[in-house]
Amino acid sequence: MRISDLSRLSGTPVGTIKYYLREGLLPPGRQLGATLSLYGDEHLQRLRLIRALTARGGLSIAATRDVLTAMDEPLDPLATLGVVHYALPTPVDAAETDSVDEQAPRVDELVRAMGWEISEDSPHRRALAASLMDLGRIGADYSTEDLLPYAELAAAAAKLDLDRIKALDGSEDRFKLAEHAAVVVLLLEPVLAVLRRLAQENETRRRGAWAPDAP
Amino acid sequence: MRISDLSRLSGTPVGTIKYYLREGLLPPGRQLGATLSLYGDEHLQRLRLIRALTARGGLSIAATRDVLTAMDEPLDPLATLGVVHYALPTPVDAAETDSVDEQAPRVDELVRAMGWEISEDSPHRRALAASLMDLGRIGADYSTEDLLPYAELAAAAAKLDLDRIKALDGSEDRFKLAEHAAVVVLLLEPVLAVLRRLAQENETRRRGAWAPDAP
DNA sequence: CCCTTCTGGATAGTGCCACTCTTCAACTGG
DNA sequence: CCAGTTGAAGAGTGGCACTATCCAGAAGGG
Repeated sequence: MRISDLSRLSGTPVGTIKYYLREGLLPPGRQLGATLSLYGDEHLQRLRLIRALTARGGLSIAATRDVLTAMDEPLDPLATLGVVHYALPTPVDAAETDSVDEQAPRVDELVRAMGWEISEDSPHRRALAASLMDLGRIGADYSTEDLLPYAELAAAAAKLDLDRIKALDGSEDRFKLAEHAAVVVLLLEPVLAVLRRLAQENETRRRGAWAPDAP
Repeated sequence: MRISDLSRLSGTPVGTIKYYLREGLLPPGRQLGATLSLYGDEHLQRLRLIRALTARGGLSIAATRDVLTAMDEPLDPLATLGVVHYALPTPVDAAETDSVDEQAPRVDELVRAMGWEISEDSPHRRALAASLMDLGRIGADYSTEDLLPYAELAAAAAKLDLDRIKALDGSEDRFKLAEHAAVVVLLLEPVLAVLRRLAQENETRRRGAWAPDAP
């Protein structure tokens, strides 16, 4: 199919597709002449993934490119998961590095209490430290004991995630698998967030207070 | 304290504080003259909350204002939770309203299966429908049975959330409580996301594959 | 008293990002 | 033959979150 078909089928403007091509998010089509390139289903698929990652997942174009590049490495899906993790943006302001580092012992303590094996320089350590610092600053401290039950839930979720990836293993081609691994990390996140909000609404109703209508 | 002290103690540039004042995120100080206003600890506290919500929670200035306004309503903390929920941005492109609505039955099914009481026009319904639509489009369908275990985890998390809010009830003043309610919804979200990623890293290592170093 | 510094208020400008538009020559399909 | 499409490249746009500048009126130290 040509670029106009790609545009029609995906609902993405032609200009935007050209932009993604220029930015290297979308691989070029099979060029048949100076003014004709043909694209396949994989381009359509990739385009939909890009839209989902940016619009729903909230990733920047640069982060999306990193993730897609990681996905295209011919690794097994679990390794792809790792690469995707490291490609994720975890914005920690350089100015507050010091105060973030002060929280490192608390992260260590939690990781140890959970018996987790986490790389010493995992970006998630710093991300967690940054969030804990924020909470402390506004006077909403969470102790390790407070966090442990949440960590248990996270561990259960991670087991579900990996079981899902494993269940798909072998049944499909490598790229679809890598894609699923990335999807499980990135696109399931907003799903879990909204499930938690729904559960909060339900739980609040059940406990007898809620403001049903927004102003 | 004066604006310069506020700036020094919070690490926020004076210009930015003025901007927040203009935008109504921060209430004005006690004005003692044409060129002198004094601010209190509550301003410092509020300022830190604004920074946490925007920098870590990823809220826009407008969304932050909505949340802060909701917090300032003299409601009980659970009701505040509701107002905060409705003030949250759940960006669903107007162009794709139709295809999102197609997912509504699946959301209904999940809500029913969980036995949740959710308002018919809760914004979270649409948010979940949008995410499910995205997943379907890229060929990563999640059935209700796939989602149920995640919903159970979300329910458990919500119970922890509300227990926390309840535990603080009565012990502090109303504004601090409302603040905690909002914090529990918004600032714990990135914490849970990163806990899940840590758990994924651990689980992946445990199962024998990981790419330890990013390129 | 003078002179630097700070204040609130207002307006304009900046940098970044994700597109979006324009232009162009080459080519396609009818 | 010719309206329409294409790739390539560069410029332009709009939104957002600041950031800078300017101003007149204090404030405070020397």
